[in-house]
Amino acid sequence: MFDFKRATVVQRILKDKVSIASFEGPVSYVAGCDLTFLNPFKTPTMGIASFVVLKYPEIDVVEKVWVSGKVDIPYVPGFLGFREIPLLLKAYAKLSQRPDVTIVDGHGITHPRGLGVASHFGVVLGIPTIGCAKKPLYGKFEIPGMEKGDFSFIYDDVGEKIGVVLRTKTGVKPVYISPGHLINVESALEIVKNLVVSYKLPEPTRMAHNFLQEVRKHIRAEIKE
DNA sequence: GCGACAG
DNA sequence: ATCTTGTCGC
Repeated sequence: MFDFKRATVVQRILKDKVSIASFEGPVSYVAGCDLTFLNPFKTPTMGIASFVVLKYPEIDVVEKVWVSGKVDIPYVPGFLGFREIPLLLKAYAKLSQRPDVTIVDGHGITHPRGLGVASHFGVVLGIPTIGCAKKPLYGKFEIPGMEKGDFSFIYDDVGEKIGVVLRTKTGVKPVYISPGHLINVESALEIVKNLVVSYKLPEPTRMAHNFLQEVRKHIRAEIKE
């Protein structure tokens, strides 16, 4: 079984490698990634990962890839990276067009030890990443206004600004954005805002998710007959 | 000791 | 995160 005690040590080491700085250079391609499981409650189980690369800021699809494989680490809050990163790396390796920034489904530094899946993934590859989660995990914040565009910042226990709660759609639950690696809160917020169209989730994340539903449907059809 | 806890 | 239809509200 997986040793979460040692995993904590690994997280503390990797956390020191996370770089938070304003994003420099042009952003021409942005990617979104996601994972789905045949049975998320069983371990091991089969997982499927996807990456969708979009032209920025046009939001035109450039490339979509997916891979499947065995996932043998269970989901435990605070250790999502160890469960999802192996497949994410496998999928990322199939990309022809490397993104300038990658949005990961989960938290970045808004994590108990400052190393959510987005930061973990970013450090492993040494690439810029942004965490975009659907539920809070760590940090203090005020509930933002109900209109699309309303937001409030997330702070850690020493008052450091580590993320932002953004209402991406009027009257709908907000998303939690934070730097993963090689970016800061302001740049992360700016990029995500430009990728939100008319749904709760930014397009890269949404498309990576929808693409997986399609793939999983086809895979299960093959397994039967 | 108790509650909270991304996907 | 998965399995699933209808239904209520803007």
